[in-house]
Amino acid sequence: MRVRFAPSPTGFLHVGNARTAVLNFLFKKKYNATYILRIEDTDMERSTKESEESILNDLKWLGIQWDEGPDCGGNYGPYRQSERFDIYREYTEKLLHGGHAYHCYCTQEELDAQRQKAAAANKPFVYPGTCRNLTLEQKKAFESQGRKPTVRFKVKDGITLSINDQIKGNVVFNSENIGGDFIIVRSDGVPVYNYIVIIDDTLMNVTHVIRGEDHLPNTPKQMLIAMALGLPVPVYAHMPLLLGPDRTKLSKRHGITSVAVYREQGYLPQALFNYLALLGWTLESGEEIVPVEKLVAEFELPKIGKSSAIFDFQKLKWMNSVYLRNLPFDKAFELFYPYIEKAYPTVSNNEWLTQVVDTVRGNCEIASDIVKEISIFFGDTAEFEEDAENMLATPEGKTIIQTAYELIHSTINESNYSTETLNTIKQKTGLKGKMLFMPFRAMVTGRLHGPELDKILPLLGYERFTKRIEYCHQRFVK
RNA sequence: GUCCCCGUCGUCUAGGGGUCUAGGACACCGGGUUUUCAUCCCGGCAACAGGGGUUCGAAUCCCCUCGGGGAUGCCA
Repeated sequence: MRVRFAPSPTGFLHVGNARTAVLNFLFKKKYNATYILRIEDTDMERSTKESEESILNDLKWLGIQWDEGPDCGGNYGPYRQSERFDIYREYTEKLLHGGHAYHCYCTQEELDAQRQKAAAANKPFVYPGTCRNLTLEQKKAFESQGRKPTVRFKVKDGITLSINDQIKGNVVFNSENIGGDFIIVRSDGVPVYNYIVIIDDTLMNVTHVIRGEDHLPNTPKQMLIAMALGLPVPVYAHMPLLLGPDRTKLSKRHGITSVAVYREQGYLPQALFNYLALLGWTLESGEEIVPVEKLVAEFELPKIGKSSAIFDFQKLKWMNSVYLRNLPFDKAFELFYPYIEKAYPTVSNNEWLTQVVDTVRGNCEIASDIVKEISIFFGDTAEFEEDAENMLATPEGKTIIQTAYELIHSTINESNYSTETLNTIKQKTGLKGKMLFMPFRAMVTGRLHGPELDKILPLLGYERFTKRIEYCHQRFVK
């Protein structure tokens, strides 16, 4: 069996496409299929080499390995459509000679006008077949005007196209509803996606096409071409689309859609993979955090639900936090360090930092969170969050600040501050539990949330400790 | 407009005629553990889009309505 993932290099890898890549990968693993990576770069204006590279990188980062592709070759290459034009030209000739296609001299302006007219009349636009039976003289006349023809595929009426979709079930189209003869080669000679996918899929011996549902309405066109060319049609599986919280197609305004950005923010590839893989179905056990092998073991195309799914950024984050917490310390540290280095260029990678990261890592959902979590250890005065300020302005808050202030000017010193302060304040004020710890935490870190105070204090150091108390005394008590 | 797909808690889903007073997970709320945060544990909230059939019985099958999405490109 052979599957393929066929991105067009017109931007970063989108999570929706990443999901397609992931499910294809699950399929490959499950059935020991060959995974083909094909670059669909026939949109010459928008395709870039950089996009191609970043897409390949993101796929590798996600843990997806392919067997044939532009970077590693294979027996069915080339794997970029832009390098296969000679092949397509042959087929176009065949179609032209067989009477399945013809040159069309209609201009974009003429077609646009017809489309608008149809829209104004609330009617579907169907290409009327204007150039279907042009005489040689007529063609010459157009060409002498400087018109460059497109190639159109002839769509006969009354053909029933039935797709036995592995996810959607049996889907039936009628050739009348396709919109008439459609363009397969542009006037500049570059063939169009809907035409060459089917050629490449059959030439590359793809047995299962697993792709987004947005391609479902295009499938009958592709089948028509296959029929005209006498090519076999692969098995199809059209996956439901990913939507934003407002139920429209997932886009940037909903949140992060680019895999590269998830990587930059410190998501783990395993977590993204896991989340994407399970969007649309579940294991029998209902488990959510699942290693790839287990996913593969239970994966089956028909198990995927038919309805589109809303991308839940929150759940992804939760999933990532689980993966992050389960990481052994050295792996986690490796992951955190670049963020620390960038935010605090002067900090040195020493035992102190190791301990700081260790105490704080449990509060991180994604790796880049480390910057904020760690920030409580830097600076002579803490940066106060609003709820922490409010806490310190309460009577209990002031009492604790006042008491701490008195202590650092009397019995508390460098050698005993981290072990004695809290208990001494407790004795002196009678405050305990939340009423003791929360204001104290706010005073020392500027936050209401954070790691255990017992661990924070020795790592913070006596000097900063006292400076922060002095500051709070100044600001909230005086 | 036309064609196609879809419709179970806010979200992802389990469910394929009786075992469904509809199960799990995220989120949210409450409680417990932690002298404090987070974790963890326990509990709670919350859904079969609506209407007709078929049937002894319908979340499950059929039809209609409504709602959502996609396509309708010399984009992919």
